[in-house]
Amino acid sequence: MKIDSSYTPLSLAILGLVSLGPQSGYGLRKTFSTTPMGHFSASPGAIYPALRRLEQAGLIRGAIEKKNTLRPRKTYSMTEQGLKTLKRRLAAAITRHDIVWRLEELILRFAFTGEILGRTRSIDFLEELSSQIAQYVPDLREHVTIQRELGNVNGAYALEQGIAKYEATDRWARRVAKELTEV
Amino acid sequence: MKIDSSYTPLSLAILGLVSLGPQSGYGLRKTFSTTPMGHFSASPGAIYPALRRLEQAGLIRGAIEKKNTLRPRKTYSMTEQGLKTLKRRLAAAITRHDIVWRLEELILRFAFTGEILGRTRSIDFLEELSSQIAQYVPDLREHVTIQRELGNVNGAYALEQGIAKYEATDRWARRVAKELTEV
DNA sequence: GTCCGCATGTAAGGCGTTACATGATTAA
DNA sequence: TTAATCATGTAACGCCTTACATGCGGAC
Repeated sequence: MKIDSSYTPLSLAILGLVSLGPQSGYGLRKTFSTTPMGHFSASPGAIYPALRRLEQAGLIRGAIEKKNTLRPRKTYSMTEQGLKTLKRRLAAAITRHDIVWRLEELILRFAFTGEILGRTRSIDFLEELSSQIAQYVPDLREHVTIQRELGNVNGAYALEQGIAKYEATDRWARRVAKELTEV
Repeated sequence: MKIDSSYTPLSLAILGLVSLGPQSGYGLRKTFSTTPMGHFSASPGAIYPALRRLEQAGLIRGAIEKKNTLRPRKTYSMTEQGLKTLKRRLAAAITRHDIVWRLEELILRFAFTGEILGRTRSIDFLEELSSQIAQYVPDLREHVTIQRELGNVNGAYALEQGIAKYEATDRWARRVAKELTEV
């Protein structure tokens, strides 16, 4: 039972953007190239194939506007299955694997969770994130100790940058959760 | 004049590790899989091809230990050209592109700079990093404002996570630079 | 004498990158 | 009418991922 043929951050970003309203390939490229979301790639060689894959998987549907011209404009919109898939992906539990390897994708998930799943779910997401980070940081500290004992000064410092990053993300998550709760 | 055939973070990590002393492919895999450096991949399907590329580029040299067995052990060590290339890569100026797209590689560069280029250069590196981050953060704040005005609440918050990450890295860089200076 | 860890790889396949190709539209 | 911008793609290539294959060496 294979559901998601392509499960990359880029495909998540595209699904999220299309879910906010119909988008053309060029429109998506513009969004990616003019906002920090371009972090998940802005090149046509990535976006157009991704659109085709998502369409073949039945998650989005492309409608051709001007049939008579040689270069027809294509506008993609969400299918029911696509919305279901997006919701499932946004609501998935946060694993340690996500924390270690896919932090930026988690932030991307949060960015779309507000519109798609609502404020309450956004708050839950942030609390789960904070909790998972709290469980991971001690392990990083372990590695700092190990590297310091090995005399790897810069290596230990480099690991501390990672810790600083996670702690900052933790503080951010708590603050935002609080703000979203109070509003 | 093509010098670096492969310029990936993984190849930098391998060059750095080999520069600290001869390494076997398996030894590298162990290092990658047991330390957070594994962030730059720990799979054999990435490491062995990378070793072959680095050897073909003349940056490392593999010496076979036991010729008589069918599975000979191979130990890689640095060539002069490899050390030169590594030094050049570590000493390269930090660009905005690096800050935006390759922050983790910058941290990796710092981790090896201590052993390869020394403490003074490590401090310079951190100050350059701090300065470049300071120049980038205001641009991110711009995007936060834009997204907030568009009513994209979670999107604006998500961007703030990025800001928090960079600011934490900036504080880390200043602190470490200070500590390295005082010692 | 069998199982597990050491040790070195290969194969198939996927996604992304850079560079290139093509046509329509608008402003000077 | 020419240049820039809108708009949609393709081609070649490279690196990484997952899964698989193979053999040695010591412990039980």
